[in-house]
Amino acid sequence: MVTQNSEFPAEIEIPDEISGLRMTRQRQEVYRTLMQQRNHPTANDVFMRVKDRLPQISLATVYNCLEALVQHGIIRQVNFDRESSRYCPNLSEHGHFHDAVTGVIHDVCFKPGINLADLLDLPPGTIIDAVEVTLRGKLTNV
Amino acid sequence: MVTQNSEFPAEIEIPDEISGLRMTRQRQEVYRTLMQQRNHPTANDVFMRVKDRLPQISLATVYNCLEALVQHGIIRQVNFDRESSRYCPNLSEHGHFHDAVTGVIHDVCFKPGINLADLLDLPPGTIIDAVEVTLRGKLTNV
DNA sequence: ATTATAATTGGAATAATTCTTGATATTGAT
DNA sequence: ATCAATATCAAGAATTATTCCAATTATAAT
Repeated sequence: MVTQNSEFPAEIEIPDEISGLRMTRQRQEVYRTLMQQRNHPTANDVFMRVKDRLPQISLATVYNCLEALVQHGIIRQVNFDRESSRYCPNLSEHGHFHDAVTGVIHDVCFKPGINLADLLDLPPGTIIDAVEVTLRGKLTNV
Repeated sequence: MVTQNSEFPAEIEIPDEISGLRMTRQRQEVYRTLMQQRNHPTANDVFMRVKDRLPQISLATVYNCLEALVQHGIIRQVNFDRESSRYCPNLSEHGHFHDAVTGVIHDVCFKPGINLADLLDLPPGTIIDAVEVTLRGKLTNV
């Protein structure tokens, strides 16, 4: 079943370079996929989808592209337990809620003015570079 | 280099059964190791250590034991990115701070009265079963 | 004691990811 | 434009943590 992704309007324009990373055709397509399909796809999900536009791309290249994008802070890598990594272009500080029933992953924002590090009993001298918040549960239909 | 672990006083007594799980010799030793060595060891770390007391134990058994203990809520499994799982007998609600310089993992508690779920913008009807907080950074010597 | 059930072992299998190597493409200097 | 240097890509092999499997051993229940 090949989805032609008609739910998204036009093409997303992607510049030749983002934060110092040369945006090759492959990287553009990988990035475009993440921007269009906001449901935290795995590397393999991205691979299958990008193949529609670049039939000759390899899974290794998708991994390379994703890594390059992550390294340059253009996308985020998200891990749940030991499952396959997932990728997400939402750079605002947020956590992830994993619905155990549907498997869907929802972005979750902090309420305004909340700074997680302030709420933790950290040893003195701790410098925090990255924070990860993961929730697991279910979504009842209110 | 075989450590005889003299930094811990006497033997820890472990009952025959914990929360309905039969504590076999192997499970006892795996659990004892976690109680004594509080630095979030991997399955392989546990394996190497338990071998001192049960030379015939297999890595598969260590995995089985760890899984059984996790399933019965006796220990917790902790994951950092896609690294090997780590295990920890601290059942109180806490997060983990990963010191990127030393590699050491520190347990981090919430300040009293803090409930993470209250600070997040959750969709209505969300039921949270588990929360995971991971921090990455470094510890400056104040 | 005998049978049924659960746990352990060692090795094979799996799956996600990384590595390697050679081919292609791109950039920068001439 | 040409050439060299560098970066990227592709395909498949390799790696690694973990799980599975089948045979054996231990424990519990009758």
